Amino acid sequence: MTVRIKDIAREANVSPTTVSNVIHGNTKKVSPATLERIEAILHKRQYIPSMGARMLAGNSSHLIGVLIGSKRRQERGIDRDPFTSILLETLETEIFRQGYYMLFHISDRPEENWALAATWNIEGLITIGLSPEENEGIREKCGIPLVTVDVYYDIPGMANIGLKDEEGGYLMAQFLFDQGHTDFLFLADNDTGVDHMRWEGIVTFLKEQGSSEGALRERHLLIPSDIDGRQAYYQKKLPLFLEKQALFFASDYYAAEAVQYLRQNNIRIPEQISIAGFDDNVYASMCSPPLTTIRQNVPQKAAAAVRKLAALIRGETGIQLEERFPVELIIRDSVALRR
Amino acid sequence: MTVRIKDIAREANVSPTTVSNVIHGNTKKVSPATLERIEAILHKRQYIPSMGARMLAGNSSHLIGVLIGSKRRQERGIDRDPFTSILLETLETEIFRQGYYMLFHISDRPEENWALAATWNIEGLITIGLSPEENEGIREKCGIPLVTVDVYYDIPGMANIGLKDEEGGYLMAQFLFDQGHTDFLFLADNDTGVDHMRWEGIVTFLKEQGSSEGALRERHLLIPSDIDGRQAYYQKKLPLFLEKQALFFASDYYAAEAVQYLRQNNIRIPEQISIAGFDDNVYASMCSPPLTTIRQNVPQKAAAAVRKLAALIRGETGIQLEERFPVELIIRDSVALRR
DNA sequence: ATGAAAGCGCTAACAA
DNA sequence: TTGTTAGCGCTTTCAT
Repeated sequence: MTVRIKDIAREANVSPTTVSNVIHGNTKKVSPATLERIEAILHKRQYIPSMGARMLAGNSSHLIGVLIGSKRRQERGIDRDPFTSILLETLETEIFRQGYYMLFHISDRPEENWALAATWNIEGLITIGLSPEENEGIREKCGIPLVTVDVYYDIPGMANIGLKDEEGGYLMAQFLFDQGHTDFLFLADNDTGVDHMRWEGIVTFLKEQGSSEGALRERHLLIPSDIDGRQAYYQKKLPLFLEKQALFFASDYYAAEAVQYLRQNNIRIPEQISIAGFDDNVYASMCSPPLTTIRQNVPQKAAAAVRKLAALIRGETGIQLEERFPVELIIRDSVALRR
Repeated sequence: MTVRIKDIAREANVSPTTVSNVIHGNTKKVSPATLERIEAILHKRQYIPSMGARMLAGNSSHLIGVLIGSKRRQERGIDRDPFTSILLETLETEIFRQGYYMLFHISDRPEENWALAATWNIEGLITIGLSPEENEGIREKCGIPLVTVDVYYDIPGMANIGLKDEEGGYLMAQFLFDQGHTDFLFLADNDTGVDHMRWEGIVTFLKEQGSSEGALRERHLLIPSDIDGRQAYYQKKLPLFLEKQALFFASDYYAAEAVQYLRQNNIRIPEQISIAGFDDNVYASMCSPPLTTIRQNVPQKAAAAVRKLAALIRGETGIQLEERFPVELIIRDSVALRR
């Protein structure tokens, strides 16, 4: 078996309590001599705590749960999204740095999520890709700090890390306008959450330009969330695209996919149709031509989510619940100056 | 507080032991009447076990650790690889299905990894992106079942899930040959592990065609593992590339990146240079032109890794330690028939 | 078929 | 400054 506090105590001729105090840095209660002695033995014997016992006794698990919803992502065919990859890695790195461990679960079943939290005595939760309702349900059931990512909602008291999506929409609308694309279309597979806010940014800009409500609505295209549906949709809309000459997609993934489709149909990008994306992920840089897009810093969001959660767990007061990071316009080659 | 076994026992007028037996399906020791009664109460009260107590008492944590190394991936700039994303998601799904929970950690420090395993009483480990030595160290220290992914090594008794990399190399070599590209080059950023085996497959084919050792060596190009280095390298090698007319990259990522680079230099793909990749991930399909590549089924590998680990944990005998899944040649548009 | 009791390793309240 | 003690919730002999 591994070495326990009891073993260390015996070897140091002290009580388990003292050893425990040393381990937890309650150093004011321990004389320098014993402190040093115990630390030496701890190190020599390579003491490793048993989280099982810690959880039982102290009621603190040092576990942070990362919950991600899968349904919508799979539907959209973006389950290979590099977003998740980089997000998870940054989350774990930061969680560990903060002294916690990461329990990871994918599910669309709320019961599963809160059962997990209870089973493991989880101290805080980070959720990605869950709806506001699901988040609210989990928070009520679990009663532990919860930080969401990329959610917009009205529920008071819920912490969220996000992006200035609206500003992103605004920036790109402005840029497209400056390039002469006053007629650009916006394409997204839904009109809620971040995609809605990106659209709102566009609306703000266009209204400043004197656009009417009716004209606005015609610019907003809801594309199917399955790949075959999208192909068919693009086929149907091709004449419209060629007329408007500029498409602003709510994500790089959709933008890159569209570029692919259009090129296969011998449309020249950006000469015939300009394309813009959102995210600035690997799809944007790998695309031919590379995408003009709105950059978001995913690691920054992930690290912020963990830090906010840790602060919440520590019970710090005066924490700003909502945090939205800035975005940046990245100009590459997929948008042409309209002649 | 949440409901405990003791509470259920009291309500059912039985002892905690009996409740525990019911929970674990030790049903032969329980009369049908009490069984039913207890199950009803369990359900009604929404009993959720405390893993802390379980770990302490029963010494079984139901935890599977997923360890990934980060160093090499970051160096190569493939830390946004969709591979990790899809792999992690499939791993978690399968781990949960098998009745385990997933503890996730990223690290290049072996001590950290085995401390994690000991701290959490982890029952089995899946590692990705660690060297054979690191894996061996972890296995020795932890003494628990370990399944690696995509590792080649000589250490007996280590379980691994991989791919028929050699066959992949062979298949693509054969295809390129058939298309008239008898002079194709192979490009990878190392000559160990999977990349080495892919090269070995090429070697096997070329030897069948009567190629000499010397000629073989000249086909194998080691590219820098940082992006700037690669750019400079491609610049330097451009004349060679144009002469050979066909490049087979060890991964879709590098292939797609090269396509990008070459097109920016006004090289037509595949007319002037044919490009082949390996993996068939999103880079291959998003590339313009879409890549001819070797397909691997990542979810299949992930699920197999978990199942093998679960079998090892259960102590099943006669388990095949090494499992390598087949690959498939996917023909798209990035390889032209050589005139 | 059911129960009593010991103990897993640790923490924290309380004593000394 | 240090030690004693009583659990935390569960499993597991061993009785009954």
